[in-house]
Amino acid sequence: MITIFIIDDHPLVTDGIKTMLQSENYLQVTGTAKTGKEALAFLEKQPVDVILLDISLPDMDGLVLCELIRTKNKATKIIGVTSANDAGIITQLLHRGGNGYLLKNMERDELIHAIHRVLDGHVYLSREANEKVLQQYQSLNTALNQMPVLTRREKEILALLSEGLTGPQIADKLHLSTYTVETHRKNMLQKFNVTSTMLLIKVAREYKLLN
Amino acid sequence: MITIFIIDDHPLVTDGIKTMLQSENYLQVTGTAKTGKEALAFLEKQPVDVILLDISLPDMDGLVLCELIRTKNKATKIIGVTSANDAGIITQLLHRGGNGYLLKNMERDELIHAIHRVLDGHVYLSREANEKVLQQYQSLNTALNQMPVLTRREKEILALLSEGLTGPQIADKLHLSTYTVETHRKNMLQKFNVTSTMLLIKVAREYKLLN
DNA sequence: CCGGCACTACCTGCATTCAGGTATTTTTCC
DNA sequence: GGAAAAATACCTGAATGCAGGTAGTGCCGG
Repeated sequence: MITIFIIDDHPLVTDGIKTMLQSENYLQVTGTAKTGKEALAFLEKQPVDVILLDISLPDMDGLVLCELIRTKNKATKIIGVTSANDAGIITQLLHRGGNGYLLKNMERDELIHAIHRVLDGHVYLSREANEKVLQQYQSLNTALNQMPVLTRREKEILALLSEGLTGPQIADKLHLSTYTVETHRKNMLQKFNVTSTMLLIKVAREYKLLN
Repeated sequence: MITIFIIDDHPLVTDGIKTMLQSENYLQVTGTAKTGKEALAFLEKQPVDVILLDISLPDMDGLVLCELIRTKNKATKIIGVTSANDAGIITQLLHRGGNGYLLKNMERDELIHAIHRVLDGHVYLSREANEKVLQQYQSLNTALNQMPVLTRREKEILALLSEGLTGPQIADKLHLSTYTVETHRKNMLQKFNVTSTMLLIKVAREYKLLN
């Protein structure tokens, strides 16, 4: 028995996936959620084997949600499902702990095959997605390989900086010393090899670490 | 008995709609199509009461298809179904003979309600679509009304600031005094009513004055 | 021909950021 | 339990940015 959880704000899609999975009686959809919040609440109590995650959700970025789920539950396999076929999203998803990527125009067989693949420890990308990735991989991989790894705190501060808050304002908001905030900022400047916050935000945006 | 035809290249969506309609036994899905060509071929032989039409199709523009179907069959009601809520699409759809517009995040009840409404000769627009359209128009208007007017030089400096250049660097590049650059920057801060270059860039981006 | 606008330039004082550190505590992971 | 990573905090000096001015030049349109 394989338990499956569906996160999508479209009842249509949820119903469609359920219908597709009905044919295999060892696949059981134990729950669904329309928002990231709902999903986290459910998974807290009742873990599942595979999560089908729509990247575009109303209340939070699906990529962020993927990361959150991954930190909480290391065993669960996460398959991203979107209608867009964007190489950027795919690579990001994988970097944030995703195990697979499907397009919403998938057939029933592909969905079931993907579930088996990720449970076997493989990464499954839809054929179309795969092509896109390979196509753009050469140009992207240099950048992605060099992409600095930011800590939780650093990401938090980066986001606030991008909102236009100053060092002292951030320190106040997070109840930290300005020195601490400056240290984090300084470390990020080093990691990205830039000389100012403006450039930091700019390249972070290019690395798609920011909206 | 109401006959329904679904045009969508996503089996997921087709299945989902079918499932939603199963609850009402007087609603019968007599066929589906993944492409515009398929759809036209089917409808030629076997007209239906209501068509649920995905606007984004692989082989042709859904809006054009709507127009084609309308010319061939005046009695059929056409409801557009998309995931995007774009004002342009809605108005175009109606101009080309569409009778309704639904978002893919609809609930079962809304779908059934929409079918009844269009059969009664009304135009049905999903509440969310309506709201978002109005919302977009409003935000666009307010944005355009309050949008500061920047001079040529200011725009030039704004662009360089957004590239991450510092005041002195810009002064050097444009062969100006740093004082001059700072004056322009200062004037822009006033015009946008912000207190830092970071915020200046942020709101300028929101006003779509920057890439 | 003159008033308004854009562009240029300058000054002062204060705030913030940047570039170098060092150092302690807490968390995470094996 | 101990090492590594992360988070916290501090210091100094120099550079840059911000807020508040003032002021000259040139251009355009009523």
